[in-house]
Amino acid sequence: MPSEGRRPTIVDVARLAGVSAGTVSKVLNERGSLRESTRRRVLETAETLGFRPNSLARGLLSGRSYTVGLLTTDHVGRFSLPVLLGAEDTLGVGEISVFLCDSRGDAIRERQHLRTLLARRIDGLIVTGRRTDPRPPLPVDVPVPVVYAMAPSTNPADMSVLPDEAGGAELAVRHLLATGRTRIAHVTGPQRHNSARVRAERAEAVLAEAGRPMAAGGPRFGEWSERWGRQAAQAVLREQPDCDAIFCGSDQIARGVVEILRELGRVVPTDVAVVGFDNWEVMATAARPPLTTVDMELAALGQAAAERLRAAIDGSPMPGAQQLPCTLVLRDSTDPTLAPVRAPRPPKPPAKAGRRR
Amino acid sequence: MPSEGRRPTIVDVARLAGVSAGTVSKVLNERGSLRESTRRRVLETAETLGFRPNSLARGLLSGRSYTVGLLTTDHVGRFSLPVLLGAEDTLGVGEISVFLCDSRGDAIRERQHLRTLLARRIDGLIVTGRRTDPRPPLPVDVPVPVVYAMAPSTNPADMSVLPDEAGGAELAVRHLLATGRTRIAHVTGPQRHNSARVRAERAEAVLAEAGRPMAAGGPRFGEWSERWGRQAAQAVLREQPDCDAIFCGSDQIARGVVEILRELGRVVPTDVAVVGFDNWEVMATAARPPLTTVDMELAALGQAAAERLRAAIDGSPMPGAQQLPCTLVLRDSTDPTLAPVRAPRPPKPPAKAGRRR
DNA sequence: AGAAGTTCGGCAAACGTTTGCCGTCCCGGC
DNA sequence: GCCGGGACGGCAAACGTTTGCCGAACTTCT
Repeated sequence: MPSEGRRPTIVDVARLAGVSAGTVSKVLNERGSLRESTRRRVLETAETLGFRPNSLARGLLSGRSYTVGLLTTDHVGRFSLPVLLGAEDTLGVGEISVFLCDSRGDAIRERQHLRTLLARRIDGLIVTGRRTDPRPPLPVDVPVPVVYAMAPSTNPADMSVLPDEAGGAELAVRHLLATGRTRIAHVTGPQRHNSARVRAERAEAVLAEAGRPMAAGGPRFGEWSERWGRQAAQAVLREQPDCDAIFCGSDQIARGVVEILRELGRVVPTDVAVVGFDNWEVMATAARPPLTTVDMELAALGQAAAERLRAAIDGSPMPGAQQLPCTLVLRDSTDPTLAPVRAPRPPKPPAKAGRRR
Repeated sequence: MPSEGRRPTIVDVARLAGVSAGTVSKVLNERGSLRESTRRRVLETAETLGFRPNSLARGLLSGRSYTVGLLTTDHVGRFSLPVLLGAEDTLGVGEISVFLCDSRGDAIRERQHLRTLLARRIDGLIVTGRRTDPRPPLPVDVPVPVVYAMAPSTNPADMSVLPDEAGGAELAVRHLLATGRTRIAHVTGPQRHNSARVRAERAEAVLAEAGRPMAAGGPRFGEWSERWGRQAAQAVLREQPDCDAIFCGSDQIARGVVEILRELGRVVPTDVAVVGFDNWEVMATAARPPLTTVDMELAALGQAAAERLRAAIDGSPMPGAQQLPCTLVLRDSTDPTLAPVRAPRPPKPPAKAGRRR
């Protein structure tokens, strides 16, 4: 409900305070030298009028809008959301507002969004996707700094920020080795996904370095689903019954895996340790037992992207890609001291996994 | 990489095309009457220069910025996100850009965001939360239309859009009754949550109307977790072993419930049918069996909010609260024809796969 | 009392558009 | 040949700020 017909302008404040518009501006921006009494009078007047300087006018003059675009090319989801929020959070404290644009993977829509963002004179742009596969740079020549978060640009000169997934995989495998596991299998997502490949490669490399070939004949690629986790767990145990650890490419897969292990009477982690990936809280903590898992620190990723963008806007760009470390979150699925002290249940696998489609 | 030092302005276009700035503006906005040759020349010039009219200047003059704020008071999460995206989607097609502001439940931050949004001369505001508990209206007098989505304002005169959760519960219970269930229990979240109360009340009411008291002695309030689902399922079956359906307040709870049912050898849905709430795809489809569940149609909610906001901006506000219908998504957990044909244990049938589209 | 310096605050241009008004030119009709 | 009218397009104000410059008034010193 608009208090009156029109929002007060700086001129309204000036008139009421008996000064000129320029003076009001100086008071509000703490420029020039003003008498203390004038300053107070103007401030009070502005307050009573509820005056808010018009950012549009300000931006028009300064050439900066103090806004940035957050363009998600794929679809805002579980992975891109924390990145967005981290960025929003970091930028917000600097008085920078954020335009949210979801192109839903549609190139037309992406261009359209880009056009309007540029018309709005954004100071910078963060581009994010839900996967870490490199993406082609934006099709138009963007006259403001751009940071690619999560999904790096294929152009190495562009600024990109992404999680060090390989490092995450290494953390996981080293943890398993350190806790005495020797026959470690790996179940993960589709091989066409960069994430699946990168993590699997590093996992194998670390194992090789430790003189332990990957169990069950190498990585098993499939999908990022619980169903695949269940299916693969059975296959792994069939192929290598003495397998004592399974590193999973996602928490969903890990959940399927522990479910099957449980049904087969293998105690996690005593018999088999399991590590997930993503630290998707709701999944990882609801699993039985809760999952040790790799956290990609996506909020930190968003913050880093925002900070780099701000640096670039302020004139000191740091071109190139930057990888941020993952962390390992320890939970019961790898910690024998936390394991439920429980005998492998009496022979009653309640149900053999019905194969569902 | 800025092509040159400065972005082209309408004056640059005018000079190059040999006309005045006003003329260029008329061409671009299809005002006045211009010779066809002039029109083409101007358009070409604008194109080659890559001219984009400055929205800030335009907004300054017109008094409208063609932007709205999306203020999430609580924290952007699973529930508010689809609402945000639905709104963004709907507004985007109307050339309206969206400022994303997450106040993380901090009132200070909320006020701060509000101040900057108003300074940016947003045309309207959508306020959302992650729960459906009514919230106090915004603390400041906002001079633009406001729509509360998901979490309605306690002021009934404000515009609010929210899901008809009671209707959703009714859908679920009627479905169970229609498929022949008679001893229906209800397991849900904390009683202090509006959602839990509303759904439980309607569920009981519908059952009462059908002459079937709620099984297991009435609704069981707990938390929105799988753990609570597991715990409650055991309690329900202990109290009422012949219970033949459990309506759950969330998909997470439902997952815990089906997990326990499975372990206890009860076949879902043959012995016990289960209905969830939220249609959280990844949860509902990964459960064994996949869950029939209530969908709150959150994206539609966001769209509705956006449409109401737009109507209000255009001068025809529709005050008051509006409830949007939920839908029921059918999956195996209630549909006997889709159930794996498998008896509790004594006889062992062919493990035939239930088929889903 | 006058000079010099300081403090305070007004003036006006500038940012990039849009738009109403007006002038000019051309065409056709008488 | 003159007049009326329509087509075309320029001019300038306006939107709400910010800021450099300048003038007025006051203070202080000699």
